This record gives sequence, structure tokens and C-alpha cells, in this order.
Amino acid sequence: MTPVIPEVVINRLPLYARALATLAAAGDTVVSSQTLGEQLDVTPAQIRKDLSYFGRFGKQGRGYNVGDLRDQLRAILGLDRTWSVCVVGIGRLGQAILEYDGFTQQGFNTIAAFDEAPEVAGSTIQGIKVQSMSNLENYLAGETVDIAVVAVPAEQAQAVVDRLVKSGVQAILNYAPISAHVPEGVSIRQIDPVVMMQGMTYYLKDLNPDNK
Amino acid sequence: MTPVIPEVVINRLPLYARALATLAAAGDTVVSSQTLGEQLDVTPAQIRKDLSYFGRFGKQGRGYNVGDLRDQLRAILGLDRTWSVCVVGIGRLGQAILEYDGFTQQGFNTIAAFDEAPEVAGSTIQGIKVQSMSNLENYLAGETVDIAVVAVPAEQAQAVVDRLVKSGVQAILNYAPISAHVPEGVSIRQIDPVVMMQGMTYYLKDLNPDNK
DNA sequence: CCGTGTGAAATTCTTCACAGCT
DNA sequence: AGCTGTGAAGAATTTCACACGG
Repeated sequence: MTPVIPEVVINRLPLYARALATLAAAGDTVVSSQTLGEQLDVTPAQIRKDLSYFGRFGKQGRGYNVGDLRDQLRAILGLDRTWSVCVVGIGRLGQAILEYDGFTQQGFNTIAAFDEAPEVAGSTIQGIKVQSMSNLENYLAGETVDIAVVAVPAEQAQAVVDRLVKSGVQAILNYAPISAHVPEGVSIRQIDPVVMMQGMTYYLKDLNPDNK
Repeated sequence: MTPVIPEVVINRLPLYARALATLAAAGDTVVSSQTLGEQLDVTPAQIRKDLSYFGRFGKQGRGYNVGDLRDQLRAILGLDRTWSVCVVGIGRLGQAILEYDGFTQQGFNTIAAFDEAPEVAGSTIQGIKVQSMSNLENYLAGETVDIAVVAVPAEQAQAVVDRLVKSGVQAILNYAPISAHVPEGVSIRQIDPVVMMQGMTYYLKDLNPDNK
């Protein structure tokens, strides 16, 4: 029915939704694609085109109602409900993720955590009891987890992803530095700060060819 | 001289370099674009085209020498030297970043840290003394910092970015949930796990329209 | 015969530009 | 007069497909 919306478009919608939430918090009630675009470094035409995939939300001559558009986007993205999350791999990084409150604030509720190490499994972090990895399939058979966050070492990441997918998880946020494979129909996104830095050094190199 | 290489291409090179390093560690000496592509979920044609921007690294009928190509890519990206990094904002997230060793392992040396809070400034984390924010400009005037990592709250992020840019920093890795503006010639990359999750819920929503 | 390097084709994505509503 | 929504144009990116070297 929906005429296949490009993924690049979907990935911009959360940015629009966030900017609109900020505007709403500041008391703005109306915004043009021009103004929104300036805040986000996106052309106004891009915003209008992106939105046009989903409907007609603006008023000609006026712009968009901030609160309405924010709500529409949240509904389109499925952000008008909560999603359950589990974190796999409770090392330093996994602990930091569990302690991070930004997910919760946006409706992502962490309901479970898993780690292989016996000295970690059994501990409680942020009110969440860390379970043994061997309990993963058993747990996922009984509880719906919408999104899994993978924070295990690179060598184990693909195996963990496979287990998650086999247990029915359809969205994965991967912090491990590998390109994990998932079957068609499963979403995966990569958090890779090192790769991002490495993409910037290319440009630094030219400007700054001295050694250290 | 170099005929302006698309940024999408630059951003894939670190992935190639990493995959090649993994292959080298496994003892492989030769690899085809086909095989490399399978590991990275990239088409072989894409890999060959990307590499062709920089030269001719393969041997027809054979493929690429793993070690050579890895080294070539590292040189192209400027990864054959170390880069100095500072972290601004030493809250939970900033602390986790300071404690993370993945940057160091890849030649990114954190040499300074800054925080506003008087109770944090003065403490030492991972051997790095946290300085007061008011010392930022003074410090950057005396030391070369290649890349700044921003981990301050959203409201302060743009102001911090402006100060960094004004002090000559040309690459920024931004963990704050805003679209920060930088002038032409300054690189910035965004780490935004919430936005990435929000981009996935769109696809979950259709598969899974039940309420929690 | 295998696999690279690469022009050309195909596709995807972005921007333009303007008709039309307010 | 201002700003959206959108076909059409344009630009960027990816894929094709094959000549050529090992």
C-alpha cells in the first residue's frame, strides 16, 4: 500500500521530530520548512519532499503546526508507544548503556540484560538483573523484546546477532565493530565511533600533513 | 589534484581497512572484491569502484594483496600516524568515552578532557586530568588537538562546538543529540543511538502493531 | 579462466520551480 | 504575499558488463 519509502527518508524523520519537539518546548506553534531546515542543515525542499511521502501536513502560506507535525511524525515512526529493549554484553560499554537514561526518556524501556561472565551475570544494574547468556533464548521465548542492543566483543558479535534473530528479534543496535549480517526483514544499525573518526582523518590529513 | 572523492566513498574505506586487518590477522594474504564484499555486505563492483578513485591496487585474475591494500588504505585515510583527541563534557558518557580503549588502539590518543562542573574538573580519569571548561581556549592555543569529542548536554553543545571551531579544531565527533552547525572545512560526525533506534521502530511498527 | 578496472547505463536521491491554497 | 506540495530536471551514487592482464 505505502509506496516503498526510501530508508534515507525514514532516517531523517527522527531528526525532524526532535527539532519539532524542541520548537514546541520553546513555545513555537508554527514553523516553515525553511526555518526547520536551517536548524537541521537540510534544504526546505528536502523536508517538504520527505513529508509528502506520508501526507499533506502543512498549510500553504503558513507552514506547519509544530505540535501536530511532531505528533504525526511520532505516529509514523511508531514513537507513540514504548518499545522493549534488551542489552547483550555488560562490559564497560554495556554498563554505560544500561545507565544511560536517554533511551528511557524516548520510550525505550530496557527490560533485560545478558552477559557471559559469571561474575557479572547475577549483578543488578539500574534495577535490571543481569542474566547469563545461556538464558537468552529461554528469556526471549517468554518475553517480547523489540530491539536488542549488542555490546559484546567483535569476535562474538555475529554469533550473538544470529541467536537474537533466531529468537525473533527484528531490530538490532550494534555497538560491536563488525558488519554483522542479518536476514531480510531484520533491521540493524551500527554505532561505530572509531570508523567515524577514521572517516574524518582523511580530511584532516590534507590540511595538516605534519607528523603528530 | 585528486578529483574530489565522494564522502560516501571515504566513509566506506575504514570498513574496508578493518575487514582487511581481520583477514590479515587470520592469515589470509589475498582477497577478491567478491569475498571482501560478502564480509561487508557491499557489492564487489562497489569496492572496485571505490578503490579505483585512489589507484590500481589489485592484480587481474588474482585479487588484492591483503596486507598491501590494508596499508594503502590506512595511508589514504591518514591512519598511519596518531591523532590527538580531547573530550569535552565528562559526565557519565564522557567518562565512559575516556575509559574506552578502542580509540587508543586505533591511534587516537586522548590528551585532554574538560568539564564545567568544579567537582569533576580536577579529578583524574584514565591518567587524564580533567580541566575546567574555562581553560579550553587557553589549552587549545598551546596544544594541537586534531579531533574533539563533544559529550555535553544538548543545550550546551552548539556553544561548545563554536568554541572548539574558533580555537582551530577541524574535526568533531558529536555525541550530543543536536544537529550542530560547523563552517565549511570542519568535519563533524554524529553519534546518535536514539535516532538510530527511532529509525528502526518505523519498520517494527508494521510487523508488530500490538500495544506493548 | 579469473578477477580487476572502468566507461556507460541504471537507479536513487536531491533540488528546482511553479501552480495553487490561505 | 507567503509557503506548501509535487512533477520534472538534475546530480549523485550504484550497478552493469566487458576489455584486458595475469
